[in-house]
Amino acid sequence: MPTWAGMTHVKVEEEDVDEKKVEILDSLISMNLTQCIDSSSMKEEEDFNFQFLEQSGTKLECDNSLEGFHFGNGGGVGGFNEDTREQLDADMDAACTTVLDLPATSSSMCLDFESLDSVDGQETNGPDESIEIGEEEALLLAAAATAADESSDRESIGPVEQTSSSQCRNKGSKGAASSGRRKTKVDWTQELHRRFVQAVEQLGVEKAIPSRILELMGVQCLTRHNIASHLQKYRSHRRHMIARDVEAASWRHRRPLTWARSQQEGNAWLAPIQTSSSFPAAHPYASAGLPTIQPRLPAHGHHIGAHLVVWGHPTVDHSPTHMWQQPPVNTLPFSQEPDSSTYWQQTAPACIDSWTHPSIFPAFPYPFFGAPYAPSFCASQLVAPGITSNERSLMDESLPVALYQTTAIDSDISAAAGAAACSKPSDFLPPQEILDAVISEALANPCTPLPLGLKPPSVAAVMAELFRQGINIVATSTS
DNA sequence: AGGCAAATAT
DNA sequence: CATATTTGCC
Repeated sequence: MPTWAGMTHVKVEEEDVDEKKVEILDSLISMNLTQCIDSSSMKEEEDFNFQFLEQSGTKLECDNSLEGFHFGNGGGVGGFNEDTREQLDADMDAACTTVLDLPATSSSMCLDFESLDSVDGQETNGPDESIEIGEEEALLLAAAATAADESSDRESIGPVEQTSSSQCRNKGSKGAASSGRRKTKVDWTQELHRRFVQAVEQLGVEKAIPSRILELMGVQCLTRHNIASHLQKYRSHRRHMIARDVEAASWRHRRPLTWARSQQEGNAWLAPIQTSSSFPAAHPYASAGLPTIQPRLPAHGHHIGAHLVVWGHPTVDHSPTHMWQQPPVNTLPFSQEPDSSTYWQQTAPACIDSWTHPSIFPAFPYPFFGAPYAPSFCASQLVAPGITSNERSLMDESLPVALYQTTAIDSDISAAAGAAACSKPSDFLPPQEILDAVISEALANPCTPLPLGLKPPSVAAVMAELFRQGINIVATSTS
């Protein structure tokens, strides 16, 4: 049995640092790495320095001395079993609270895959790799250690104390000194999320259920609940995005002239991505926030908007941006690197924030951009630099239309209407899946108010139109 | 179990 | 205050 007595030796001078230690230790436990860690060699590292690279590129230094810390000496073949680990967690919690007076975080039980990313570039994923986890996680350790060595060598130009105290903040659960024993939040790192998405896609978005996902992910530190929760959010987000896609596509369809022009003239701000493969992979996000129907369909045939890449499409998204975030458009003249502080930068305000340049667009004149899911195409258009006045008038002319569709996006009526409103119905018929998604999305948020006093068309009118086009709305009355 | 929504933490 | 994650309920 591993002993946690060593924990009592952890100094508490810098809480942040110590919290990080606890976190690291916890990670190690959760990694079932008993066979990978030589406890004796570990002990020799009296002043082990963990440094983690944060997404921002800043580094987390944990001036560390994990004295007398033992990793399970033969805790069993292949690591701890579930029970043992829980016991360990409990012990650890106890140690933290009673001795160290640290929050009883059995914190971040998840691997910090982010640090792993730097080493394990090409990563082999698959359903059958549950065995590899051990190695992979061993790599994490190595990565942590290596990063520590390297960056302490090359980056410690400035005073070290500076960094260690000021930057060593984690999502520290400070005051919450383990009262209710509420589970510590899972940190859905890029890598974790990537695996999640991969698993989901493997199963098929519709069929993906937590237990299976968990299985495929092969990450032991997660529970079904964790997955379920994340899945819930994933689905919700996906619906939003699909709704946006439909929305934008329908709008695009209304103003083909504008689109055509802008594309001809190479205006990245307006450049649409066509539904099929017509858009060069060179700028997969060149829609400048203009969402699109997935140009290349995944093998599983899910018609997901390309922006769902944001959600970490495993085969595409290698960007450092956070997973929920709209990736930066490299073709944009003024695009800013979005700060990776939050997952959800998808909605309009943030979209504007990260896609436009403050000096050019000091105050955006249209308040409706605060509306949920207000499509960024409006922003792109209205503020697009280098756009001709001719074009602008065209756009202005189209604004009311866009406006309506924009603000009403949350209602099933408007979403469906958006799809139905295409001038040439035969040109744009979203796949049933998308329609379904849009509808269910809308049903989920039926009462979003419409800014600017705009009203949606009557249900009857929309239904009539849909019916005329042969689109059957399956009545999924939830009441 | 799975899905959803309320509760809660950050 | 908004978002992310956990918890609890059906």
